[in-house]
Amino acid sequence: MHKENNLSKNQQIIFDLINKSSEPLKAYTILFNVQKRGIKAPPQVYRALDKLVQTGKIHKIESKNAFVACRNTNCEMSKATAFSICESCEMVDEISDAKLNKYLSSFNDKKGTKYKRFNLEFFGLCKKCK
Amino acid sequence: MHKENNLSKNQQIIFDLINKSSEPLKAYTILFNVQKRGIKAPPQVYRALDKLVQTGKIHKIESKNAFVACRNTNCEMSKATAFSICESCEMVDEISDAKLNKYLSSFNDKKGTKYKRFNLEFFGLCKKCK
DNA sequence: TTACATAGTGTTATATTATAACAAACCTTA
DNA sequence: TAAGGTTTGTTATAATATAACACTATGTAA
Repeated sequence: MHKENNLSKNQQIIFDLINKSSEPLKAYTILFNVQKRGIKAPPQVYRALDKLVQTGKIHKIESKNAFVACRNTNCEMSKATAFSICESCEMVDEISDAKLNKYLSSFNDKKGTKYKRFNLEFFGLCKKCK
Repeated sequence: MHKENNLSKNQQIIFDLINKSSEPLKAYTILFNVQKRGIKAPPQVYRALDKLVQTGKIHKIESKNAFVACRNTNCEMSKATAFSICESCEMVDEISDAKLNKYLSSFNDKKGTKYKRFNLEFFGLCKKCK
């Protein structure tokens, strides 16, 4: 029996927290929130986050140094990510748009280079803030 | 006579450094390199960087926390930025592709939201590293 | 010219984000 | 059981970024 894609204890604790959050969580916010569950130090958090990002369970919002759960069944390896970010309320939504995804995944630059991975962040005002 | 788009002393020093660099520079690398020119403390660097980013003279590579000079005469306000990033040698190139730019600038998500700004980062291997 | 507003500067201290390094525990599979 | 990988716990510290305050320079408008 080989290893399932199951999460380890710390990974599960941290994934659960991020997954039930409606907004991106920062590493030290996570740390604070899981201390009651025995996770006491930054490396424990960052290690779990790294692993969750690698496996595509969560994504890092680079412009905010914060993490959201993946809402897209297709992006298992975080190869193609796109987000909309509200500049007013800080809300973040993962964009799941097949056409956009296809367009960018097959994008070649002028030198003909293809890429393995991309991350796209859109900024504007969300419906509520408009 | 109204104000030109000229840079202040610190802004100019820091822009010159970034502009002549072939690779993205980090804030503390910049600080180290401009100390001989009288810029001694982080806030001086970050303030100049903020202003240069706002005016589109430089861009921040979010995934690297590093800064590059704008190579694109069109993106004066940093509203539409795209980069190719080599995962091996860390080289960064600004992508200037009118079609891509147009496609993303006019992108609407499923809720019909338009965005003011985007930042796109492609990852892969550059020509040298392939 | 003076006076006001705005932007920029210099400085100290501190907040926030992230990793190094090492030892121990825990699974898996041979 | 032994070997190898991954996860954990821990302390310390590195790297990135901002708060706050006093002061200076510059542009604009009366």
